Amino acid sequence: MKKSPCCQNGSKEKNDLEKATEFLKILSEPNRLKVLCFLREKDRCVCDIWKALGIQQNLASHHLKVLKDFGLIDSRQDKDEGRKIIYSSDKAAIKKYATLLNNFLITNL
Amino acid sequence: MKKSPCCQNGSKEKNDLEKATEFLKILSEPNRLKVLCFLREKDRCVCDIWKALGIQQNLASHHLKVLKDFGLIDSRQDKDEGRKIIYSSDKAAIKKYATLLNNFLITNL
DNA sequence: TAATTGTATCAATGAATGTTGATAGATTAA
DNA sequence: TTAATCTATCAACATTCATTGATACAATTA
Repeated sequence: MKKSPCCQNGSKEKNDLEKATEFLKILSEPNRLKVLCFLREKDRCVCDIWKALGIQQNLASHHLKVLKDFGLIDSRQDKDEGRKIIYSSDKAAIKKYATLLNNFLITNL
Repeated sequence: MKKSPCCQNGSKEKNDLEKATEFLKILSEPNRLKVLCFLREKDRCVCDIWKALGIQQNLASHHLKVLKDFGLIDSRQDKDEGRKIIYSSDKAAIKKYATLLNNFLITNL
């Protein structure tokens, strides 16, 4: 049987399906999807995020790190209040991965 | 602070964000995403699926059950070979959930 | 009938990871 | 300086869940 492009798993480099899977895994955690959606509205500091989500500060930091390491959000130091770290969503990256996913779900192969 | 629509979690009924999260969780398993993509090409019996994916038969059955319970695929008995169960993707359902997800990722709130 | 094929279910296991508490570091205010 | 605020890190715990082996059930074939 001819091998479907959906089922190839031999190549060393990450193929699109693996990238899509990682993206899905990152966002399948409720708090992370909330964070991403929350940041799409506007940039926020950590304390705004964990209070809005009703979770602990350290837990928010953890999820933010996961999102940032994957490249879906960025962070910077607040210019006025240097203690605060401002997080922002990387809309281009999000769109890139969302499009990649849609290729597997909607778009014709 | 006014509560963001991203962070509401009080209502009993499942809101869109919860539905999107479930959808993401279902697909964040590599074999399940492969199955869904594989079934988009054409309807297949279980034995075609587990052989193409290189996984055990019972594991394929398990993942198919998860996908079916969530409503992303359907199943029917093969008309010619009654032993076989043919699975098919529910393209409308997939599109519905993909659109729902895009509302959180891409579309303006 | 008995044997084979195709599929589903069950219990057990192991790995991954979300969550918590404690704590450290950096910045600002008193 | 001292205290308070904001964020990140670490270890430990708890839970979820993918995977495996065994087995049961249904349909077909010999």
